[in-house]
Amino acid sequence: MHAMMEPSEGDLVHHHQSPALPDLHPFTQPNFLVPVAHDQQQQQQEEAAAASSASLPRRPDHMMSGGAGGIDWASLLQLLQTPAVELAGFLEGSASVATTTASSERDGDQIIKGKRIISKPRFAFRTKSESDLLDDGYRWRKYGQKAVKNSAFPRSYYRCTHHTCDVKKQVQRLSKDNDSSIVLTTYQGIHNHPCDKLMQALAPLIKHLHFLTTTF
DNA sequence: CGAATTTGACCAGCGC
DNA sequence: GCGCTGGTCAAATTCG
Repeated sequence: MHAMMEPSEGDLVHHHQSPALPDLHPFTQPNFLVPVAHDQQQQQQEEAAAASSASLPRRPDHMMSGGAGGIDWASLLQLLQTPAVELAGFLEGSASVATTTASSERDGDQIIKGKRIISKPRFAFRTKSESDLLDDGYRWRKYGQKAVKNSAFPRSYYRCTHHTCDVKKQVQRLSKDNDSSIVLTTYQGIHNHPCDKLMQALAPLIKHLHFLTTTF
């Protein structure tokens, strides 16, 4: 458990980072996340996904701009099939003015329930942002704050407010030695419910899609 | 007044 | 065993 929480800068930037995503250029590039698996099966899936990075939910600019390009149905369908954990990153990118560097951490929490060891997927990413709290579409309740060794800024602990969801996240601003404009966010677990804001935003599109599929 | 946040206390794991 | 550190709890406080 403790081994996980000293996220060295090197680890954060080079694992699974897309070559298309430059490191922390402010306010320019779309964001995406790389979910991290912790058992072997998941790990294989992760590596397979990494091999075909096109499966990650990049944000199609023409979808967000609402311009004359119309709707890219293929992208929309792909988006709708994306797991919630990736959608969170997708929405985070669209909802906040910030630049994110995705990363992964291998050693997630191991929770022992009975005799079975359950690993919670965990992934971290860094965001260049004025605000500590990014709007990722989910609702969070703060349950703790802690001063961290070797850091001028405290670490905040949040839990998803959804009653059936046990996802947590930690938010910490990097100390001045590095770059205090960078926020390190660590997600732990996967949401077992749809993202409120995303579903709200997609509702008209889904309606339209349903109309098209039922009438043609 | 209920929900959310703050903050000190408490606990567990780790290294010495 | 003891101290340090990170993570969580829960009472008090603040906010909408």
